[in-house]
Amino acid sequence: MKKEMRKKYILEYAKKYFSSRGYYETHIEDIISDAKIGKGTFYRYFKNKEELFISLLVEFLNEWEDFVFKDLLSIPPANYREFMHTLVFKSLTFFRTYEDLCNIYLRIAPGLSTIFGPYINSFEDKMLGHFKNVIEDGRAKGYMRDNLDLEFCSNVIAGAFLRIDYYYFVLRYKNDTSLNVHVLADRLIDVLIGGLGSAEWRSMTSQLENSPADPQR
Amino acid sequence: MKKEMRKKYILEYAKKYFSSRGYYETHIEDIISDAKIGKGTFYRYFKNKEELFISLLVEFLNEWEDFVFKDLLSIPPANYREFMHTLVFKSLTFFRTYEDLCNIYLRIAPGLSTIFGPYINSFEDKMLGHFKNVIEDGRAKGYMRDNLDLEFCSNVIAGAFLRIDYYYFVLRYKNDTSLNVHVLADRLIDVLIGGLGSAEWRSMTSQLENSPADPQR
Amino acid sequence: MKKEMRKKYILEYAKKYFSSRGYYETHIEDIISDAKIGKGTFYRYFKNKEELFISLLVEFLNEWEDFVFKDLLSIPPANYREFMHTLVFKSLTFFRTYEDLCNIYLRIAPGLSTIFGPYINSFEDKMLGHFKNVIEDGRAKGYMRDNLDLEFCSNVIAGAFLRIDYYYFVLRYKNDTSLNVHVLADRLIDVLIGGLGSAEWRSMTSQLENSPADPQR
Amino acid sequence: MKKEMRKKYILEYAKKYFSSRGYYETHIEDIISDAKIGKGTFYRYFKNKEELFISLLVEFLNEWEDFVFKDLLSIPPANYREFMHTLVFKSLTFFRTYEDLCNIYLRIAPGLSTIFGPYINSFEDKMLGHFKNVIEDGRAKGYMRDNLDLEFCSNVIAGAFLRIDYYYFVLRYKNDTSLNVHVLADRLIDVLIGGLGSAEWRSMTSQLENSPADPQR
DNA sequence: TATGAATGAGCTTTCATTCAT
DNA sequence: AATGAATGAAAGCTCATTCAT
Repeated sequence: MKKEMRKKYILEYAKKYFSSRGYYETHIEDIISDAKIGKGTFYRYFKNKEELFISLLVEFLNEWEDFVFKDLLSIPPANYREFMHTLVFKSLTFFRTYEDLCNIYLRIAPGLSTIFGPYINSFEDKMLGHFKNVIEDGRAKGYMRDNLDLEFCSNVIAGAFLRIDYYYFVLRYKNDTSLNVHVLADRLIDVLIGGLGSAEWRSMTSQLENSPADPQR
Repeated sequence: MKKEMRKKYILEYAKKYFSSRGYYETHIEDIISDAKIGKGTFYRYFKNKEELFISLLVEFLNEWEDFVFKDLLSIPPANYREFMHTLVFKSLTFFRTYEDLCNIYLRIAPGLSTIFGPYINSFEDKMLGHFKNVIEDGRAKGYMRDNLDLEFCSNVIAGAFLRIDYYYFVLRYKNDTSLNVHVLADRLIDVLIGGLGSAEWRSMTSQLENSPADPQR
Repeated sequence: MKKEMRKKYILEYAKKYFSSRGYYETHIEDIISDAKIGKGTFYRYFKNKEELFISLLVEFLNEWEDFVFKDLLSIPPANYREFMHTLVFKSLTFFRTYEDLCNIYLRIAPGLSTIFGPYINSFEDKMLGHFKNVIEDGRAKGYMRDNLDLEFCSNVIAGAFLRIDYYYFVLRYKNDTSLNVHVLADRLIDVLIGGLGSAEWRSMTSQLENSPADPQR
Repeated sequence: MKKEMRKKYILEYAKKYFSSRGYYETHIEDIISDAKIGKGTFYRYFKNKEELFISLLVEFLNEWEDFVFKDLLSIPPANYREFMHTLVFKSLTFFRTYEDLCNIYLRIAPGLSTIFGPYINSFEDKMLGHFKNVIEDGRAKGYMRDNLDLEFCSNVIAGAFLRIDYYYFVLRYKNDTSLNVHVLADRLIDVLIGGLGSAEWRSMTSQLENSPADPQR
């Protein structure tokens, strides 16, 4: 259907501009001129600039859940370690793959809270919810320390994730093409196990401690 | 000196608006009408809106280094644990005390990278530099695992810190007045020791694991 | 084409205002309110006030060369006297016909040299160039004294022209509707022949001296 | 008297700025900062910017009459030729000596007619009046053709004068330091005699025609 | 008397949105 | 359905002038 294609087109260019320039420095003019459509046409697809931006926030949300959790939850990994690895790896890959969308969500949108606050909160809640489930699940299986505050820990995980994303994929990525997502994933798991894992699990993986930080996969 | 007072006044209101509304949704008109000064007066103190915003970024930078590191570096704590606790506690207290300034720096400014990028980067570099020093110092003294990548770990610390700040002081603070910074600090240290600490140090503090997560201080 | 019409419309009102009020005392507001268009519409047609003004300077330049020299050079008059008369008559008629444009060029623009200098200079050069050609041509044909400095004389001609224009069409015209351009042209030629003409040519026209200064045409 | 000195100072700097930048591009700030006085002080000496500008127009008028006509009228030259030469020479010297003042009067003020019109007109009238007198006097003594319109001729003289001034002293002067005012004066007289002088006078000076245009003085 | 901080009317310009074609 | 010309509210900023010190 041609109409849908056109909308996708608009979203594509909007993404590019919002990500690189921010909300207010992106003008409808920029987008429609790249998308080669008229100004009036744009307003047939989106009520206004806000709605366009919100579409991208929603897209981010959907893509994220899809990419990171869809398979992970429907086809559960063999064991918790595998689960953790998949989660971490998929998350980092997502950040790298959907660079613009993540940029918009993580860097651009938070500064616009008055209008877009609800959408940010929605992602926050979902993300933390998923992390809480992961921790609870891990706890039930004895992999996670049970003396830790659930909300606090899910925030630590979120912080680590988002920061790694921001640093390696937003700020530095362009300068360091040697970056290997697997390496980052392993490092992150290593630290998370140390920080949140039970003594039992830690000991199971303690050989890591004296081996190179970036083990072969 | 009265002149300085007036400038402070403007900065105070600007802080409030930028923090709550963002850069573009804050209008000079808002600030001067709250500060009860004329439009021309504002422009006696600041060349333009950009310079006003930069003033706040610089203020953040200075206050942050002052608040968190000045005493910490000139009057070194008795031991490494004490040092870590002071660092974590001061950082969290800073976020709570300079709420608006932090908001501007962490939420508002990153979405405006074109113009303000250099200031953001400057903070990034300083913050990571400090964390790297902390890790290296801890490593030299045997408290920190030495198989971890320095840059990576400093980012994990930064992420955890900033996230905790964002979650507890920006998003949720208003709803949860019972929040105790000491409690958060202890939880954070606990996790950091687990994630980054050496086996030796972890065992020294392992009793924590089976005690309540929020120990009395 | 309607678009061109609209632009002409704006230029028409701009001309009126710039001519009567000067550059800084003419406000975009004045023009658009007379032209009954929106503020944004104005800026669709002109980048800014400066560009609008420059458009008028360019219009003056083009119209002037067209009006005074186009036919004069492509259809050369039968003899030098005829040529001189046509030149003088056309020039004075131009000043009278394009009153506002001339006003802008001769009275308004010179006081704004910083920005518009190049356009003024361009006209200066062209005008003097044409006058120089006229003098050289006249010299070659024996009508002009050959002991006179070319640059100096072209400036005398320019001065006389521009002054007559300024005085009769800008300052006094409104009070003296009886003004006849032919009369002025004849007077001017008379003086120019006397001042710049060769003895030979002067004697040819010496009968003028004892006849009424304003001969019937 | 110190007060008068101060006023002179202000006028001096105002002259410099108005002449080089025009009325609207000259700011009170510029002047007082150069004159090293406070803003309030300025307004003790001049009611407002307009009055300051008018002061300069008046100064021009006074200086001009003084410089060019005072001696000329009170100590009449021996003969008419001498008189003409003195008039032309003094006028050109005046333009060169009072460069800024002339610039203001001839280039800046005319574009501001709404406000300053009366002052411009006043100079116009005086200048033309003087030239008319010169012509009438010359006519009475048989030096001037009597078939010429007085008003027209005085304007031709004015035009030639002002143009020569504008061209040689405003536009080109800086590039041509070899300019000799005597040379210009002689050339101008030569042309004026030719254009306006009686046959009798012309023949008296006809030897000039075949001699170099710039005779030794 | 001299100052310069304070003022605000008023300017140019932008850009999301509308609507006639 | 698609267009892009037209719109005008609203922004940032300037600078002549005032007035408390």
